[in-house]
Amino acid sequence: MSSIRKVASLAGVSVATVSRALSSPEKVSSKSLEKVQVAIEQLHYRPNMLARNFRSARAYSILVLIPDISNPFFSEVVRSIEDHAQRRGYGVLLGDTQDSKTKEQEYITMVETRLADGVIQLRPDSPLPTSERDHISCVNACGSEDTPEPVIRIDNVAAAKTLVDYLISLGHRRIGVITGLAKNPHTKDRFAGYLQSLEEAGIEFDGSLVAEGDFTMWSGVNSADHFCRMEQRPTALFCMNDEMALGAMQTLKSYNIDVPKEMSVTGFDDIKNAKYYNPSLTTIAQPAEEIGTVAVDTLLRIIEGETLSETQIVLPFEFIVRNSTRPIKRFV
Amino acid sequence: MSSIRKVASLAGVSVATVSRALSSPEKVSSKSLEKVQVAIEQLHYRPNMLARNFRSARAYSILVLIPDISNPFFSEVVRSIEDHAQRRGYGVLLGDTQDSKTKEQEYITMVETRLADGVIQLRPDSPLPTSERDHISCVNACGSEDTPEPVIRIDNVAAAKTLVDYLISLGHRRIGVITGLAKNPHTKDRFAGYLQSLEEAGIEFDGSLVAEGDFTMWSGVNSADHFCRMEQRPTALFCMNDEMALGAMQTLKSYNIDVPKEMSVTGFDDIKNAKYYNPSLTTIAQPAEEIGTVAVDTLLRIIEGETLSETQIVLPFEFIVRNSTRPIKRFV
DNA sequence: CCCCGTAATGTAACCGGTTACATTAGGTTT
DNA sequence: AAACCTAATGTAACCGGTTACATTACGGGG
Repeated sequence: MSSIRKVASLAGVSVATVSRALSSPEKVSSKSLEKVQVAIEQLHYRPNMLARNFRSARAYSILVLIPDISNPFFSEVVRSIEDHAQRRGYGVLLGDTQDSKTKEQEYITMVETRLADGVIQLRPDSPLPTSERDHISCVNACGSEDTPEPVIRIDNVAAAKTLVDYLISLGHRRIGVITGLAKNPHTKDRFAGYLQSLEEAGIEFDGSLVAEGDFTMWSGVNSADHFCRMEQRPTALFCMNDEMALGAMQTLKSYNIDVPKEMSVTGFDDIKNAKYYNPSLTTIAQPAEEIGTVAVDTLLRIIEGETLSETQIVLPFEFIVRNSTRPIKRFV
Repeated sequence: MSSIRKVASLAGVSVATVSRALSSPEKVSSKSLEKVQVAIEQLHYRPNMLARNFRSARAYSILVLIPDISNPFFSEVVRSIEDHAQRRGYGVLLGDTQDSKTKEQEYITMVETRLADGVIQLRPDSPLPTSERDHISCVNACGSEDTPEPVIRIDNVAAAKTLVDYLISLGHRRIGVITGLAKNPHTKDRFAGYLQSLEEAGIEFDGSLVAEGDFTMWSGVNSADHFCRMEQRPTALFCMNDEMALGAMQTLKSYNIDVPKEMSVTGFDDIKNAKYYNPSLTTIAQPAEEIGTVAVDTLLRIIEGETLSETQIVLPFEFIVRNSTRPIKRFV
């Protein structure tokens, strides 16, 4: 294996010169630079980044904790994180946690032991025990208002309210909702938006119109069943993410309930394929790309030791009307 | 920052003893072990893995190259890889390449510079220039017969043939096919299976029944259009992955063509949600989980310097009949 | 031609583990 | 009690970069 010392001796310069030639060439005379280049070429030298990282006490990598990488929304955010981290000179270590706090803890040891410089958490909750908060650089992407770490997110309450407001504006008054797990902060926020909207419109809340899902397509399939069996079905369904909305639409189809003619359905996230389904999904678009880049930038600032002036970064969402929603069918 | 020397001095033993207490405790007397434990506890010591990795000239991480992480099949494989690598003491560095060879090259420098010990490539083609083949540990998961690296895969030709055989057994003779990109080895293999099946059944190949997609849902939506506009439509559609099959079904729906009554549709991969769609997809299940674990095991064997006796590991696929296929409607 | 300031280069310590090798402790055999 | 063996421990070199600091080279002004 060719080391920097071999390069130095072949080039007839010191190791310091070689090191500088690589990391700050402006400090090296063009003559030396030339010699070093040639030697590197000849030896096929590649610097050992393990040594560099060790010396500089930086792993140049960030750990991304994802509840479930096969969730399409998360995978879009991860893609953006990875892309941007790469650009900034950092690698991305993947940590699929299956929503388990225990697994999160295991991954956290990677940053305790210096294998990663910081963490981006995608579950809307802190991965760190309070004792660790000060030592470990962490940001929460797609988190909620209550996460103790700096968070990059949208206003989930407002977004949910926007959707439900729209459904109400179409004349719907019995609006079913398929939630995520009750304890999930996103569920709480989006549910709050739902309630706000109903209240403003003077519609009484009806507990039978709530079904708990878990953000998977299967849970959408399943929860929709509840609504289909009802005597008096809702005329619209607010699903707390796109996957569940798609699942729900499959169930409606099996009951021969036409979307949007007989029931409107809305999603949340605007996953990549939401527009290709038939009917295409009315939904809230989260800026997945931007969430990823901002999360990386923010984390790196923390890693650099900067103290942030603002720890809640709220990005704008977009309300996208497609074909899964329609004014209520009037009984003439 | 507490180092191993601090621990040693607090515990009243040498650094070697501390090091051994951590990595091979059986070599240390229980008395020393005890003292070391206490000292570690007191100092909140965490070994610096950058130092360990540097010294042992191992990054204990593997690089996974993925053409597109938001492809559900890939994300399942990656999940399995990550999970298993973790179990074996390795981290996973993510490399989303957007199908670009240039980006692949960039990532490969991570293993040249020792940031990763090896590569798992998910694009069915080599990421390495021939000059690098010998230096870099690499396996190809979901590759094809022609990849120069050891490959973990299914028999794509046979799998495709199984599907088309089945369609033919249902009476279909005009079977459209939505392919992946023409240059993709999977496309070639699955197309070969399609042709074999037709030939065996004595059905003449009809070039107008082929539409080229690119494995995205959108391309399925798009390609299906071609078939819907035909004078004499095919009665079945063989799509080279599930995403395109789902896309195609959306288009068929917009043409009011019922699946499976008027047209049968098959996918490939058996992505997680394939069973929840309505109709649920008849498809080939690739053993994503096993592909991941075997890929990791194989790569680690290569990294350990073992020479493999068999470089083509062909795993069994499963043929799954669901509701998107049905015997052809006879003209009575 | 000398002096001096800046640019370029070199020397060697350092990062925090691991581990080869030397040394010591402790127990058993004769 | 001496001789001997094994287990446990300690010492210090080593991995391959980076960088503080010392030294040298070079060019312009006097």
